[in-house]
Amino acid sequence: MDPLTRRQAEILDYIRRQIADQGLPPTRAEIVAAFGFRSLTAADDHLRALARKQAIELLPGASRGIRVLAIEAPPAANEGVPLVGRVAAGAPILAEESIEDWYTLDRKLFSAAPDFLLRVQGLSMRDAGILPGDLLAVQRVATARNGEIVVARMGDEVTVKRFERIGALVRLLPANPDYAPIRIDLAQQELIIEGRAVGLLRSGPLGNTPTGLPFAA
Amino acid sequence: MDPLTRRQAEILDYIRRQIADQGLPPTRAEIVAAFGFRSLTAADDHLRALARKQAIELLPGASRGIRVLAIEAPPAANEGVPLVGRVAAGAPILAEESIEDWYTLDRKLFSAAPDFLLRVQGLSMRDAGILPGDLLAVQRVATARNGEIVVARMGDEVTVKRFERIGALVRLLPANPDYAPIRIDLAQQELIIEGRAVGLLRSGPLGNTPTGLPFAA
DNA sequence: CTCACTACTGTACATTTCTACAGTATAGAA
DNA sequence: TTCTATACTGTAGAAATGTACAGTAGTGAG
Repeated sequence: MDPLTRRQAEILDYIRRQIADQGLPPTRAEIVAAFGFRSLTAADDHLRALARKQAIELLPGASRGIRVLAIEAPPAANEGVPLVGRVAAGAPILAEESIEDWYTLDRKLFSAAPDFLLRVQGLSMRDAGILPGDLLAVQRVATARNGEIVVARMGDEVTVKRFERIGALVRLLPANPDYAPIRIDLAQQELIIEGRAVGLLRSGPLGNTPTGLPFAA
Repeated sequence: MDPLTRRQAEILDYIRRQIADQGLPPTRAEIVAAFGFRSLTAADDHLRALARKQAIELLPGASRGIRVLAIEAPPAANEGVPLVGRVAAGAPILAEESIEDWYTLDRKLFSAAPDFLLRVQGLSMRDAGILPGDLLAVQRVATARNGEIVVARMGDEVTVKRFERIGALVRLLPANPDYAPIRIDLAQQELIIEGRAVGLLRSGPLGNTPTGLPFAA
């Protein structure tokens, strides 16, 4: 989307507010009234500019035929946290296409405000009580401290492990004896810390062990 | 809201779909086209009926001036859920003095709406990924099905276990070999099911094993 | 300088849209 | 039975709305 001018952004914002408040996009006349213009064409010009810049779509002939296309990250006011499902290879972890849903979470729930939720895959953190299908609440941090459970990325793979660093040697420790620790020499390999775990959410009826919960008994 | 006729419900549904799909409420003419009417008044009559029954609001003079009022499942109606800490002996589980806090939870998070949160104590459900300090989201139900994880009460003690019933014999199974199953003969002992687990919340920085998380490694 | 874009005023007109009025037919309640 | 509500057809007019055309001014790029 081309950058909007200040005035165009104001118009777009007004359109958004109208849709949210009134349930209807505005007419040209309503825009004129709201901004104190004295000519319908002023409003129409702005709409055409916004349409040309792909911020809105104009439906020819239809009254109030304005469709807002530009979406900023969190759906308005909704202080939501995105749920990241499968992370696409090569894409940033918060790429729009990997966001499955948005959740509103009570801030009191977590010690630190999470930036996103990640759906856990695999059993490697089983003994830390982190099971497949769980939603891990993750706070974006660039560096981790020893002992923290982190979301790390090596190449295209995103993994959840306990972080341990001694000098330039990082070990990503699973919490399951069936899995082997991952060793990374920072001098040779790149390791991106996507964030650290600050909470966990598990949904659905517990207890039916559909994912094959491990019972030691 | 007065009950809608079948036809009125169809019209209302069409209006909803138009708003969702097109971003705009329909005009009378569009309703006429969608339903194959041959007169504008047919659409207008339906709108007036819907407005009279409080299903929609009509904005006089405004094109597409239809506002849908009837809301079925309140989309993100976050109701508060109490957190139950230590349950007082003899008191009902939701007694005011045992409620530590209230949390607003996104309804989408859980398959069934939880009625309260219970702070987990002890390691007896460790291998089901339920650890001390976790908040168990519980739906109040009087009866449980085999395999479900339930909150049960025997006398003054509240416990979280997997439920299994064969005839009059109930077994409350821990998920930890260090703990023994509890056997109850319903003919002799009373067992109160306080609810079933529908989700889990874990807060605080994970990984520092402050609660002595069990590592099999 | 010219050119393209922004940001407006002002006028005009065709279409879209709402709304009122006059009917027809059916069904259930009082 | 009468009354009221539903569910439509058909017509007409007024108001709301979109859209085209003709301008004025300012700004920044080339």
